[in-house]
Amino acid sequence: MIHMPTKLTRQAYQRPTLEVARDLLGRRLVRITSDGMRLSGRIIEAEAYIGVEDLACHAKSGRTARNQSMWGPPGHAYVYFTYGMHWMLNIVTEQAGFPAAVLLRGIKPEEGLDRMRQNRGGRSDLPLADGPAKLCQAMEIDGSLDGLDLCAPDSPLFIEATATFQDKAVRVSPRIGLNTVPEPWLSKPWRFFAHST
DNA sequence: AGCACGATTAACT
DNA sequence: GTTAATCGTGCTC
Repeated sequence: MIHMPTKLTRQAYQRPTLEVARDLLGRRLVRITSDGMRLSGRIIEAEAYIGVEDLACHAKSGRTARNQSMWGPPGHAYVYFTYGMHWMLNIVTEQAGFPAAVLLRGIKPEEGLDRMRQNRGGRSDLPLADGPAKLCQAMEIDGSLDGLDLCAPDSPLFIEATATFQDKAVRVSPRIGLNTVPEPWLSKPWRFFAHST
């Protein structure tokens, strides 16, 4: 029997969003494609979006058809479409009824590199999954996965409990790409990432 | 009904 | 550093 890390359980997601975001660094995101191929990579960048008061969070406008997954139980996917062309993957956190999630912004690919390369246009000169939309394109994640329960036994998307990164390997910064979001939300240090060197 | 803009990316000067 | 691509969403009229 080959040793495999266990899946993160719902309790891992049902916690304060900042804790979850930090805790996801180093974990392995796994995607089983519709034709049964296993793609995976270690999470190296994540951001927290927390509640209706956070004016960077989609929940700021209340519960809508688009953001309803964020209001549901933790451990589910919130996948949305933006800029007319890109999908973004979030993991829902906290208790059901409280809208919050962690945006996955980057992974270090481990399994299925050839397939991911193919998904990214077959080019060797473009990075594979170092941005939220690139990650989704590489791992074949789109709106059909919105609302998916990552904790379900047969889920085609889940996170394995590989070791988290040590504190000395983790950096924090304001969130990326918020543009017109006002303070104090614009500067909240809610982005966590593994630093190089 | 119209409009401004987006939790981005790749290409270009 | 700047900008086009491309369209769903939420807000205003």
